[in-house]
Amino acid sequence: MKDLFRIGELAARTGKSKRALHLYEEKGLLEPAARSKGGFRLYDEDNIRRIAFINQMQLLGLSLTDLKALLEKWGRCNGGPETMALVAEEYRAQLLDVRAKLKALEALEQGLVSSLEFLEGCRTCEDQSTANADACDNCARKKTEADSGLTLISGVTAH
Amino acid sequence: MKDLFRIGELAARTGKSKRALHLYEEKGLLEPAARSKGGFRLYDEDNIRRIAFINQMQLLGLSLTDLKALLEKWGRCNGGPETMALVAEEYRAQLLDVRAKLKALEALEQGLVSSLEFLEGCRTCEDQSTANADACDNCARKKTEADSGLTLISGVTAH
DNA sequence: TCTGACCCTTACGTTAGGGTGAGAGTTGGT
DNA sequence: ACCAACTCTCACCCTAACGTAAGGGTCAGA
Repeated sequence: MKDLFRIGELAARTGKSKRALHLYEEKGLLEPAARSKGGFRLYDEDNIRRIAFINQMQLLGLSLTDLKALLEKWGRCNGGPETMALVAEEYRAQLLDVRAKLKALEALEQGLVSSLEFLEGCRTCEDQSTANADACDNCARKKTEADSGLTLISGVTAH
Repeated sequence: MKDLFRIGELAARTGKSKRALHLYEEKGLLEPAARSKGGFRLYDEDNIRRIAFINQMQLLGLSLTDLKALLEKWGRCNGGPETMALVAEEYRAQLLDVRAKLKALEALEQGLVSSLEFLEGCRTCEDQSTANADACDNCARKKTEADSGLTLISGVTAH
C-alpha cells in the first residue's frame, strides 16, 4: 500500500538519531505507522512531516513536553467550537511569546551590526596610526566601555 | 568608594537566585567586585550590567559555556587588530545564527496568524450551521490536513 | 540455512542549569 | 556580648534530551 521504511532510513532522511526517534516515541510525539511481524518500527511520509514539525518547534525553543501538550490539545480538538477556542487560546499565547523573541532578536541584530561597525572602524583606525603597536588607545577605551557587557547589545558606536 | 552590596541584594535586584549567581561565578561569567574580610561576596553596578547581558544572551539561546567563550574572546582582545578581527569573526557568526532564527520566527508568526484566522472562520461557520453538533465537516477536514503538523507552520488557510 | 546488516529493549552515562539543604562562620544592631 | 539575618562551602538531587553500550532477536540475499 504505502511504502514504509525502518528507523534507520527515517533517521537518515530526517537527520535525527535513532535514539532521538525512540525518545520522541517514548514521549508520545511520534507513532510509527506500523510494526513488522518481528517488532521493527515501520514509518511513512506522515512521520517525516511530524518530525519536520518537531524540528521547527524545537528550533523555536519548545521542549518535547510542551510539544506533547500542544499536540494533545490539537488532537483532542474534534472540530467543535469550544475545543477550537481552546486551541486558539494556545496559539495566541505562542504568538505573544514568538513576538517577544522577535523583538529580542532584532535588538541583538542591531547590537551585532553596530559592534561590527565599531570593529571595522577600529581596524581602519589601526591601519592609519601606530602600525605595529598591540594597542590602540581609542579602541582600548571603547573596549573598556563595552566590557561590562551591556554595550554589546545597546550598541557600540563606531569611533 | 563605590557602594557594594551582598549576594542577597544582587539576587533581588536581578531576579536571579543566589545559586545561579554562584553558578555564574563558577563558570567564570561573573566576578564579585570584592570580598568582605569574612569572605562574603561584594558586588557593584558593573556586576548588575553583566547579569543583564547574561540574561539577554540566555534569552537568545546561548549556553553559559558559549557565553564564557564569547567573553573570554572579548577579554583577550587588547585592541590589537588581529584579536579584534577574531572577535569580529565571532560576531559575524552570531549574526548569521540570529538571522536564521529570525526567519524561523517570522515563519511561525505567519503560521500562527493563519491558524488563528482559520479557527476564527471555523467559529463563524459553526455559528451559521448545525448549532449543537460537536463536529463541523469543513473544520474536521481542515484539521485532518493540518494534523500531521507541518500545515501548522506552512499556513492553515481559512475556509 | 547462513550471514551481515539492522533493530529491539533495558538501562546507565552525560551536560546544562540550577534547587535544596547541612553545618558552620560573618555582620550589624542593641 | 548576643541574636537574628545573612552568607560560605560542600555536596547531593532534578529535568531535559539525548549518547552509548549490552545482550539478544529479525530480515534479506546468496
